[in-house]
Amino acid sequence: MSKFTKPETEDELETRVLELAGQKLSHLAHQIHWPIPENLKHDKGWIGQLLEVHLGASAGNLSEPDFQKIGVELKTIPLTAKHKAKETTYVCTVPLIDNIGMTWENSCVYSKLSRVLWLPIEANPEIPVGERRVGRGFIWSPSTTQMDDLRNDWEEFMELISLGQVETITAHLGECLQIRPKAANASVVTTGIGQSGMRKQTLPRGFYLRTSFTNQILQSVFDS
DNA sequence: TGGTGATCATAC
DNA sequence: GTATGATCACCA
Repeated sequence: MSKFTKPETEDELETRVLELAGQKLSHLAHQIHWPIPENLKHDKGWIGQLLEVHLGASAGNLSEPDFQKIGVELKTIPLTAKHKAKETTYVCTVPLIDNIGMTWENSCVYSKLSRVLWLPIEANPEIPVGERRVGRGFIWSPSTTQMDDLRNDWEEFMELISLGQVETITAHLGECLQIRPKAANASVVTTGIGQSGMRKQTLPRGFYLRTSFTNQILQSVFDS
């Protein structure tokens, strides 16, 4: 099996992930002749895309799992100096219309999170991007409790959205999930449901996982 | 200083 | 605009 090709099994994927553990991003970038940005201000997806190439994830912007054949989604987790999740994790865009009859089991949040390869990466801003190291990744599925928590948040959000309350939702809502803007800038609009029940142009939003939730996942794997 | 709201690059 | 990949930047 050559590097950069699609893994055929979860075991093969895990083997490759372990080989990446401890490696510097500069090493991985040089192998595929990628320049290393000074900072990620203008290259926010750089690390994620670098790891996608190295693990043989499907390229492009297809709305399918990164590893289609084995149904696994790749998510990098930026870590602080204390090895805690530094940022929330984007899951998917929030459906603002045509969500009558939509259920948790057929939602995009459920399908994206059903099987995830978490890959922790050093993200302390004091460390130059190229010097940052890859952590030990692992494949995960939500526990029964985590699945219940996610579903509760999702159902609460979807009710508000279908009732035309999208614009009252802030990132403070939700125990493990939250809704925040997801757009190029604040002038981008998409169609949603207004307070009167009619269609209304509004800011596109996305579902994100709170850092407390991803930290809980990390702890269950690495701690005590 | 951490979380929320805003933003960046790129393909189509 | 939507989808992929996320981190930035500011304010409480």
